[in-house]
Amino acid sequence: MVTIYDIAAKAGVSAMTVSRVINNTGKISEKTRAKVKRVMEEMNYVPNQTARSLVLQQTKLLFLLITDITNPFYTTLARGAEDAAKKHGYRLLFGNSDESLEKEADYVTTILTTRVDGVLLAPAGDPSLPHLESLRKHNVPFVLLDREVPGMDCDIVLGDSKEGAKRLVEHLAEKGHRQIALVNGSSSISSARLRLQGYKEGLKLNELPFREEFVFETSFGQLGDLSDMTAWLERLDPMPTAILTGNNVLAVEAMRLLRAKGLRVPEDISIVCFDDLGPYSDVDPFLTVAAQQAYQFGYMGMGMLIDRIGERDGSSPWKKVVLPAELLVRRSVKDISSEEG
Amino acid sequence: MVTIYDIAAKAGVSAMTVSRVINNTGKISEKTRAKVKRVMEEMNYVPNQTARSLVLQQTKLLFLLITDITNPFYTTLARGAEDAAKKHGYRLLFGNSDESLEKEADYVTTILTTRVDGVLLAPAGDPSLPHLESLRKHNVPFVLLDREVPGMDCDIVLGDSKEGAKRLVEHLAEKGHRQIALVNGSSSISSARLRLQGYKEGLKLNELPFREEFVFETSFGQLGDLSDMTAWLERLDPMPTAILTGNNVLAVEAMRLLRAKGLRVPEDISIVCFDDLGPYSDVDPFLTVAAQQAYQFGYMGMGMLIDRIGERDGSSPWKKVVLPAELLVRRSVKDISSEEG
DNA sequence: TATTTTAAGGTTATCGGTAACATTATATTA
DNA sequence: TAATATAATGTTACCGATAACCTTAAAATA
Repeated sequence: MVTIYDIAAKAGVSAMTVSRVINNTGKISEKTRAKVKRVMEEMNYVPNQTARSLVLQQTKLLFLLITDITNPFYTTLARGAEDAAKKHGYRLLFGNSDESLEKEADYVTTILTTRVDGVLLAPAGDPSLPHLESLRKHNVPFVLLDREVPGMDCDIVLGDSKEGAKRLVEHLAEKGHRQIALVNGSSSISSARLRLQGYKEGLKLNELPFREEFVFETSFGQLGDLSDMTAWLERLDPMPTAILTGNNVLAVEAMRLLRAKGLRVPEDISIVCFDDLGPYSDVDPFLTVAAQQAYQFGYMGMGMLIDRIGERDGSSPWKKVVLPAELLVRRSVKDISSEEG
Repeated sequence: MVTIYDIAAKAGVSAMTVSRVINNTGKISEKTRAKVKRVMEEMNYVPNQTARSLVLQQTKLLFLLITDITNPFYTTLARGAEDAAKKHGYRLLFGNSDESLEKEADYVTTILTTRVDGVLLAPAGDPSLPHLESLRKHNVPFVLLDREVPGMDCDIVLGDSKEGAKRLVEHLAEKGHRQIALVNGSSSISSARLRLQGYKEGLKLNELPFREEFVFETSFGQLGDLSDMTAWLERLDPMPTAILTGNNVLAVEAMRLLRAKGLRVPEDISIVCFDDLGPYSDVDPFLTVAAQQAYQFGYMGMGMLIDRIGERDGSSPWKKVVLPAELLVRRSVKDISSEEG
């Protein structure tokens, strides 16, 4: 592969002169500059960022780590992050942790070794703490997305999970539902905990009892095997008339399960969830959801990250942004208020 | 930042010994190994992959460049690529070119300077040729996805676009549709050209005339502004009874447009498209599609890439895989065969 | 016992750049 | 004219790791 030394030799100058031409630093005569540039073109020279990073200890690369690349919430978020990064002249790399701590750890290693200038990430959960501490220890600026990690003070963009879940429950209650189940993500994830809390508050507000067995906890990611959830649902007595799921992926999984059991939505059972389905809700607006401003998560988070990177030394106080969720009423809830008492 | 020299000094050995412990090479006494490991733990040592890459001339990083990160076809593909990469001990970085040549060029630069070991990419279109030539020139192995680029011989994974489009048209014809419009991606993209061809063949097979004005060409990506497409649709006389779109995104855009015009699907107009909507089709199976094996695109493509990287020198012939598309009949097509002749 | 192996570890050069500090001419100023 | 500034370029050291070669002491063999 062509190096500055090859260029230097062919152009009859020193490597340092080539470096100066590349970086537009120092004083170079127009003649020399032209010659060096010509030789670089001729030889198809591409700077070796690896070598450069090693000596400069920085890149102009930013990293976005999300937990589910097939989830429209995160891909829309990614678009926002990308747009903001581009606006500030940064390049963006993506990683997908798949809600897995191990994969997250791998990416943290990649992040540290790739020497990116900053990281925007949705942590897998509370146990991500050591990963964040590692970033902090190595002076890699980062901004958290969607999930708080107890024990870590940092910049963060959150959705209003509690309020959103509460509103969904209230909506169901208004439609006459009194047996409302919750399918939620892992309680090691702050947003899942808040959604559970919002669910409880929503019940209380409508004088509905909270029942432990009506809550099913699983992963926010793709499930594959639905047998646990099926078993849970079959255990319930009475059957819920409505299910609230902690995110869009779980709504999809729940629908799949219900279909497999021959239950129709919303005729036999209603369903609502957190997070919209992205542009695909437009195809057939079916699912009633608490939609989050996914694009804004990415756009604002990236802005905060770049601000933080720009800071010379004095660290301004940590910023925390909470974005509200919007209730979008569609067709997945049946009004049963007239059916009984 | 802690380096092997810091570790070496504290452990009272040479840097080389530390390196040997890290990489499990050479002969090291158990005692020394234990001591070095302990010091590494104590000092929170993280190997500097940048330095390592520089000397080893390889990064163990692969790159996946897709054209639309919000498109479930590509995100599902990404999952497949990720799984295959992981299986072979590679790390994967993602980029999103957004169907834009400029962004693609940026990523090619990033790819070259980051010295990744190989690239899996869906090119933005025929004009991507120089980008591919650049990769080829710098000996970066790559595998193309979904789209051929005339003038470039290389490994590639394709869908059977022509056959898929033909089948969709035939399906519409079977349901009595005789006025079938096509909303397609740019003709500078090979898959769009093949889908147009399949559309024509489907028409011919059913003795339907091909009419230039029934084809609307736009971008495969998110449109935002629908005015051009609206104007096109309003010009048509007679109105089509069905629309075939070249991909899922365009189907969503078309649905959005139709809804804005107060047209119901499928009551007033039918719609079918290439590519499924990912897991979200399960929520409410609505759109009839020619589904591609998105996961396989990524998984097989990545396998081919890693094989190619593994090749010492002798280059085996270029491989071309064509994956069939499957017709999934759902509810977005109305049967109008009884309505007239 | 003398010689050869081997285990365990150290030294040096290098990957491709760039910062910091020379080194030249030539131009400017005293 | 001598002294000083400046433009243009070169030299050297280093970023953090590893390959290739070298050294030493203990173990195995002749």
